[in-house]
Amino acid sequence: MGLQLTRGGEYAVRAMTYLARFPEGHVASLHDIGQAQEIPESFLAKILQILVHAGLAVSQRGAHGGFALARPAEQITMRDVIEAVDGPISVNLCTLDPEECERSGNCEVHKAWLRAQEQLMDVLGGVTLSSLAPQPVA
Amino acid sequence: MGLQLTRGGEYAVRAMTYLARFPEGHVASLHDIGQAQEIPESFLAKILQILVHAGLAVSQRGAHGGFALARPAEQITMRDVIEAVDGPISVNLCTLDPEECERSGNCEVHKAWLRAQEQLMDVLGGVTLSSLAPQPVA
DNA sequence: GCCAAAAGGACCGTTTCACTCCGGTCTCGA
DNA sequence: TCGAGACCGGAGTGAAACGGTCCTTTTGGC
Repeated sequence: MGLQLTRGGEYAVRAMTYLARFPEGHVASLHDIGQAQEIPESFLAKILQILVHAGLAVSQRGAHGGFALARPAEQITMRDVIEAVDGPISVNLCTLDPEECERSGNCEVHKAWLRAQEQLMDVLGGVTLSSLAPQPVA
Repeated sequence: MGLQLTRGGEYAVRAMTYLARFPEGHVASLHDIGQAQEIPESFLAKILQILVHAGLAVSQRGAHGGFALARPAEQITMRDVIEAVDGPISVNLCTLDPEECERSGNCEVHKAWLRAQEQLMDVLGGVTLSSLAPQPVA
């Protein structure tokens, strides 16, 4: 089934949304996040690594360590998170690799792909983590 | 890389767009389509089967047989073609399987997925094969 | 009856997905 | 200082999907 985001992407959004519920700077452990969001912890560990490397989350090592958002929740979008984990959003190869589409002349199709892709990116880029986490929790 | 359509889906759109260039009822052989659109013929055969079964194309067997659109090109959209080949468009599991999302309470996320998905379907559902094949060929 | 062409199914190598595991490193607190 | 708790990071893995190929059978026109 094409056109679907990976489990990793979905988990990343859930995890980040969870972090957005806390006051800024609060860290939550891998274990807590995994429990709360029902995500396999060993897999979640991997995803959080990616988010940290992408600069969307920060980590605190050692006892009482954990993860937190790297910036305020209003400044992180679903698109940011998904692209970090699943790579750039491109509905078709030819919208990613510029030289892929040139040969086959009928690139009305290409334009259609681009439009679809931009719509998708706009929607996802317009949704911030803060809009996803309604009631903050102490 | 998530959120990307399969090769099969891309080929299907190209093949159908090619068929849309001909006057209604004209049949083109597998070989012709494959050559014109640079699609591996043995793979294309499989895809055309699917399109025929889905009622989007019709086939003519025997000598001088081939494939044609099942209805006028104005009445077939990219969405039709993609869904036939790649399955229903669902950006996330939880937008397809109704019982997947109920448990994890924070389903603001779910709404966001739905919006993204609808945008995508609208764009693809609004593009007909006739709009993709500018100059018809005799 | 012959040949061109679709129908349909078996098969197959590679890649990706969705995880798991484990040794290492860091840090706090007792 | 020492150890428990937590992240770091990379290797490994089973299953499934992807992207095809190949071969036999059936159909239909000439």
